Amino acid sequence: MNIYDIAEQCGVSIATVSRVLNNSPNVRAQTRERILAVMQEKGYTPNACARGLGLGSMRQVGVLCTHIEDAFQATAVAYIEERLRTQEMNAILRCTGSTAQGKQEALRYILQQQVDALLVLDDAYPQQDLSQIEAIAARMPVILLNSHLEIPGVYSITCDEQTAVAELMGHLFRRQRRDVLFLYHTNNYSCREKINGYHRAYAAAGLQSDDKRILQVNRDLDDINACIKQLLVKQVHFDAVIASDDLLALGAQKALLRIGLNMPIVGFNNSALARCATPELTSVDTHLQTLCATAMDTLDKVLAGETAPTHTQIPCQLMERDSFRIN
Amino acid sequence: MNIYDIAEQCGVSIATVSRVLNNSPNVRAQTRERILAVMQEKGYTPNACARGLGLGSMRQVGVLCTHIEDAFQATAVAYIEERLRTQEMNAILRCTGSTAQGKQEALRYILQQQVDALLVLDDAYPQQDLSQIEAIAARMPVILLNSHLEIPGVYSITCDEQTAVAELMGHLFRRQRRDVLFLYHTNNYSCREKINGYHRAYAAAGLQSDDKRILQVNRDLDDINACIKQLLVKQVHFDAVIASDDLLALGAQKALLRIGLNMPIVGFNNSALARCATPELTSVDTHLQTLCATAMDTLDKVLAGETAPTHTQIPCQLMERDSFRIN
DNA sequence: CTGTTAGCGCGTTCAG
DNA sequence: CTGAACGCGCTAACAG
Repeated sequence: MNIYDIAEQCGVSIATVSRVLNNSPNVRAQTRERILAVMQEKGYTPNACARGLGLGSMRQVGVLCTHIEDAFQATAVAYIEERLRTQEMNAILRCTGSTAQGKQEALRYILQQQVDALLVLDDAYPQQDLSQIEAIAARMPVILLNSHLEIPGVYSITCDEQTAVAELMGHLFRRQRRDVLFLYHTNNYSCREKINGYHRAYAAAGLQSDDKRILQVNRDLDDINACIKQLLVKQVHFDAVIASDDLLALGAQKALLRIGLNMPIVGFNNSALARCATPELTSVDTHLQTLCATAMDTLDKVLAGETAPTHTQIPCQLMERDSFRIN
Repeated sequence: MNIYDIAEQCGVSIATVSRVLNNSPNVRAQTRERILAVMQEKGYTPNACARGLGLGSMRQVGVLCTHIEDAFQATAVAYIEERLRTQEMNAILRCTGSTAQGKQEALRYILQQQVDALLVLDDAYPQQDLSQIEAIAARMPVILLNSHLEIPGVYSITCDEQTAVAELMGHLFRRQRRDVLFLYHTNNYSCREKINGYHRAYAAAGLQSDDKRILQVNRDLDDINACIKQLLVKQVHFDAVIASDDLLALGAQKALLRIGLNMPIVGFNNSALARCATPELTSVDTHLQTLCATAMDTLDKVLAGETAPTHTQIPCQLMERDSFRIN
C-alpha cells in the first residue's frame, strides 16, 4: 500500500496524493476529500523511510542515558519525550551503562540512524576520546544535559551544583560541623562539580578537607550500610553527610539511625524518595524540569537555524525537610 | 558522503562497497581492507533510511508506556532496550499518558515510523476501540506487557497478580483481618486483575466484600494521607492494606503511623521503595525482569517467523518484610 | 570475486 | 490546479 496505489485508486498522480499528504494548499478541495477518503479506507500510512530518504530527516533524535531505571534520568526522558512529541519528533532511546565502551557503541550506532540531533544525559565519562563527539557534533546538534564540553556544535545545560554544595557546607560549618562526609555513586560531571564545591567550601573557610571523607558507594542500601559501618570501624570521624543522590542519602540515614547516630543529612535531586524517607530528607532540587525545558528550547533554536548559548547554567534550590534545617 | 563516493574513491562499484558494509564473504580480503580504510578515513556512515527503504525494515521497535518516570515502567524499558540492543535494534520511546487520546495518537504516530514491532507496557485503557490495535497487529507483532488482549498478532505477557492478591487475602483472613483496604492508582489491566483477586478471595472465604474499601488515590503522599484520614472520618473500618504499588503502600504506611495505627501493609512490584520505607515494606514481586525477558523472547520468535504462545503468564512472589509477615 | 541494473516510496522541480 | 520525471542511498538479483 503505497502512494501509487492511492493515486491509481483516485485516478490522480502521486504528486497530488503527496500534496494532500503534506497539506499543500494547491489541491482542489473536492480532490483532496476524495483522496483522504481513499487513504482512510485503505488504511494507508506513508512510509517514513522513503520520506526521510528524500528529505534527509527522519524527525528522530537520539536520547542517550546511562541508566533509564534511575528515577532522575527517567524523569528527564519523560520531559524530553514530551517536548519532542510536540515537534512531531521521535525519541530513540539508548542506555549506555557506565562504561566508555557502551557509550562509544551507542554513539556509533545512533549515528547510523539518521538522527536529527543527539541528547546526552548525565554523561558519565572522563573527557577523553572527544573525537567521536566532535565528529558527531559536526553533523548534528548535540545537547548535553548535566554535563559540559567546549566543542563547536555542542550545547551544555547544567545546574550550578558546585555552588549548591559550597553553600550547604557553609551552613554546616557555621553549625560547627567540620567533617562532612560526601557520598557519591558515579563519577560524572555533576558529581565532579559537587566535589569541586566541597573543596571550594573548605578552602573558603580556611579549613583542611580530607579526601577520606569523599566516598564512592553503590546505589544499594546494604552496601551503603556496610560502608558507613566500616567508616566507623576505621574511626573516620564525620558529623554531617552530603550525598550526590537521594537514595544514597536515604541509605546513609538508615544506617546511621540504626546505630543511633543523628546528624544533618542532605541528598540531591529532590526526588520522590526524599519525602518517602523517615525522617523526610532535605534535598537539593536541581530543577530537572527547567533543565530539560532549557535543553529543548536550545534544541528547537538550533534546529531552526538560530543561535543559542553554548552553555546555560541554572541555579539549584535547597528543599529543607526534617533531615537538616538551616535555621 | 554516500556509497557512490566511497566506491569511486576505491575504484570499485557500489555493489562491492555494499557487500563490505553487509559483511558479505564475497569480497577479496585486500579489496575489503581498502574499502574499510576509505570508509574510516572519510567518516562514512551508511544511511539507515535508504537501507530501511530497500529492506522494508528500520530495525526499530516502538515502545509505548504511559509514564516513563514511573520506576516500574522505567525498569521495564531498561530491560527491553537492553535486549533490543543485542539484536541491533533501536527503541522508539513514546509516553502516552493515561488518556485514550494520548494512546491513539501514539499508535497512529508510531505506525508511521516503519516500526518492526510494537511493545506496549501497562496498557491503561479499557478494552475499547480495539480496531486500531487490530489494524496494527495485522501489520506487525504487538507485544503486551502486563495486559492481555485476545487478538491475532497480539502476544500478552502477564503476571498472575490475581492469585497473588487472593493468596495474600487468605493469609489476612486467617489472621482475622476481614476488612482489607485496597488502594490503586490507575485502572489498568494489572489493577483490574488485583481487584478480581480481591473479590475472589472474599467469595472463596464466604465473606462479603465492600467496594467502599477499594479506593483510587493519586500517587502523591499528601493525597494518600488525606484519603486515609477521610476514610477514618467517614468511619470506614479497615484492618489491613494492600496497595497496587509500593508508593501507595508507603504513603498509607506513613499516614497510618502518623496517627498511631499499626496494621499489615503490602505493596506491589518489590521496588527499591519497599526497602527504603521505614519500616520496610512487604511487597509482591511481579518478576519484571522475567516478564520482560519473556516478552523479548516472544518477540524474537515472532520476528523470526516461529510461533509463540499468545498469552504467557508467570507467577508472583511475596517478599516478606517488616510491614507484614505471614507467620 | 565484481559490476550493472532495477527497484524501495516519496518529495520536488518543471511543464502544462 | 495537476502530472511526468528525476533523485534520495542502498540492497539484491543477475550477469559476467
